[in-house]
Amino acid sequence: MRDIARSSGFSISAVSLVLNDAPLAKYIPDQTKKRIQSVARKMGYTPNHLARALRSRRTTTIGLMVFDITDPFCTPILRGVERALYQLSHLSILTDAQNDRTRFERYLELLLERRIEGMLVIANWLLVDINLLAELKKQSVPTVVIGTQLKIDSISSVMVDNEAGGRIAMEHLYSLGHRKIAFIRGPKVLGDTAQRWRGVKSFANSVGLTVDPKLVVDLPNSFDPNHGFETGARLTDELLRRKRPFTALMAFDDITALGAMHALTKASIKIPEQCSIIGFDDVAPAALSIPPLTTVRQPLEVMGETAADIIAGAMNAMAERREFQAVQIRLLPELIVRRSTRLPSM
Amino acid sequence: MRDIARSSGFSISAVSLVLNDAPLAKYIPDQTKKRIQSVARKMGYTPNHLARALRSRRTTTIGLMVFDITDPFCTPILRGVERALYQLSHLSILTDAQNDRTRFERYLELLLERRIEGMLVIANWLLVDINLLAELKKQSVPTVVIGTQLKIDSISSVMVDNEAGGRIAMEHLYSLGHRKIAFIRGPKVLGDTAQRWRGVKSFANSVGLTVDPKLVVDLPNSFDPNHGFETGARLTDELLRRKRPFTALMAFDDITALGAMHALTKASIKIPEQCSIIGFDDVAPAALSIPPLTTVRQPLEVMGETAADIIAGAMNAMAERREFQAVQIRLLPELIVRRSTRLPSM
DNA sequence: CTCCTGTATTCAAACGTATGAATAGATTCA
DNA sequence: TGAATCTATTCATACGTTTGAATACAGGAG
Repeated sequence: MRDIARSSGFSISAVSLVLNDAPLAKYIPDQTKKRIQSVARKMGYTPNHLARALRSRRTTTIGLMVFDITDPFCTPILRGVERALYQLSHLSILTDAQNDRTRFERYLELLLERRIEGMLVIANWLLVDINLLAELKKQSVPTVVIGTQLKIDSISSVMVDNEAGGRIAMEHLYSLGHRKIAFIRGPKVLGDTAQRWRGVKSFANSVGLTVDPKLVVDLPNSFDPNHGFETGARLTDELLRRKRPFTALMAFDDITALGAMHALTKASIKIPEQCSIIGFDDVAPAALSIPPLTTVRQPLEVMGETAADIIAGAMNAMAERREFQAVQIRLLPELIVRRSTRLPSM
Repeated sequence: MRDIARSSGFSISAVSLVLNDAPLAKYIPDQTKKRIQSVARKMGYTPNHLARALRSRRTTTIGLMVFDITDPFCTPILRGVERALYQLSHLSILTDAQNDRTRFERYLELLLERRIEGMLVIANWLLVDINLLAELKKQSVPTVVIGTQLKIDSISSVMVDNEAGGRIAMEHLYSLGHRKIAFIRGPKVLGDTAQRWRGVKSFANSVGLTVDPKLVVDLPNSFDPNHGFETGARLTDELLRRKRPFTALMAFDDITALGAMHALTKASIKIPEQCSIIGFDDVAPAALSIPPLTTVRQPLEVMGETAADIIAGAMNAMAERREFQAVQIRLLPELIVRRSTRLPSM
């Protein structure tokens, strides 16, 4: 900027005013503006965001903490976030906690040093811990948690309406004619599990269907999301061993469902002819399985966009010293019917 | 820092020296150090990275440009990058070009404003364009391209040895006893395609096998990686229509292979009993298919780590005004045998 | 001919840190 | 005893911006 000033014959202030067209720039005649702009362009000027942020106390940067970048659940959310942020010319620093507390804390420290204006965390239940977010509150950087619910509601969150999801899945199977339905529920510690189950039960009650407890198994609390496939297969084996016939299986998530498909196929049970399967999430591999998996879609991309918009709003609020009210958003899931479900043959 | 200085009775300089334990800090007695550190801790001091970077001209930040965050090819690379960067306490700004030039350019601009010290781009052939990277050279920020090769070698790159990959895949099928092998090759514009094919041919020649041109189809140049599944299925249909029997199919990548599996299954051809299938990449969904897909694994995570290490080295070189020599790295792929390949039954 | 308002531009001080040079006392050495 | 070296600490400036306050000159109102 100094060079531009020197070379255009105006002061640094003038250059700054023009280049940002600040309010005061309205007094500067067009000719001067043109001159400064053209010199800037000619010299290949790239504003120094560091200096700008330091001075103006706005970094237009948000921290993006992911529990596991490798999880296909994350990426569509990231896509949504990027999309929303792009509009605002904000950038995000991606950190991958890899389901590890220490990493989470360390990254948080680094992000705070960089004076992020807002924080987005894509969490699973392993990572959700209000204590971890305490430092953020203390430094008053607004935070949105995506994909899970906190006990506390002083922190914003965006998630799917799990109860509705459970209901939709159940309704789909029921309306196809299934009455003997097996369930692989989620880990008990996870809030989502209870919510979805509530949806299932509420629909079952409404049509007078009772759920056979022998047809219900749970993912263990120690469940590692990376082993959903194996675990799903194992639990399905167990269900088969119980010798209670079922015509449909509802899994806690898509990967578990794929594991179940694997186990059933191995047991020479044809899908969907002999057993329908429905998953949850609509993660990418769900569409690629054979047969493609019927599932309850979480609007992941929209969730990401929504969260980013909330954060942007909160950031502006902070900058203008307004109060910002945390908000809890529940989005509706959508039934995606593919080929893994059909009428029961018996 | 000012507050710490005031409250501890020392100068800002002293505080700075102690907190960074700079060379000069060796003259400062332990007692003073303890005092300053404890005050800093008590006041909850978080260093301001913006100011630090502005002054020291080192941002310890790298730009990470991805062509499509949604592609399962990207995420293991990101994992590797994060892992390496974590060790160095460097952070990365993630940008998703979404296969769009305009976005790429805009993001590049934003990243340069933020004075990234290095740039990592995970590219596919759609995105690879030296012109896009010209600005980086001009501003002399070191760049590493992951997953594809540039014509120019003044820019570092890390990629898999495609020719070896083609050879390995071919060798696997041949050693199982397959002689009539169908191929879905990649798009012609893509360098990888030719390289892998060279591997295939070189192995075929070495064992005196000739490839039936009727059993070879190509992904179109307009190929959209997001439609690999459908395209793979469609091309397989076409192969079937040609009525040339084949006992194995080698696909350009895993998603295409899954599409092929889909088409074969639909045509009532059993995998692997009637037709073996092998993919390329070993992307996450490959392990989840039924049957799980045999494939040639790209060491994606290692590629990410390698690239990050290269960039870190280059960044240090720049900071110390040393010359940095661009480097081209080829990593060996690995055969992953799952259930989609076996001896031919005929 | 004042005084005011509007236009065009610059001054000067910050933002929070790092660091070469300076200061000053204590110790060592010839 | 004076000079040199070591130890402990501070001064002052720079990094590249933004912005409230100041300056300077016009033209119009009274």
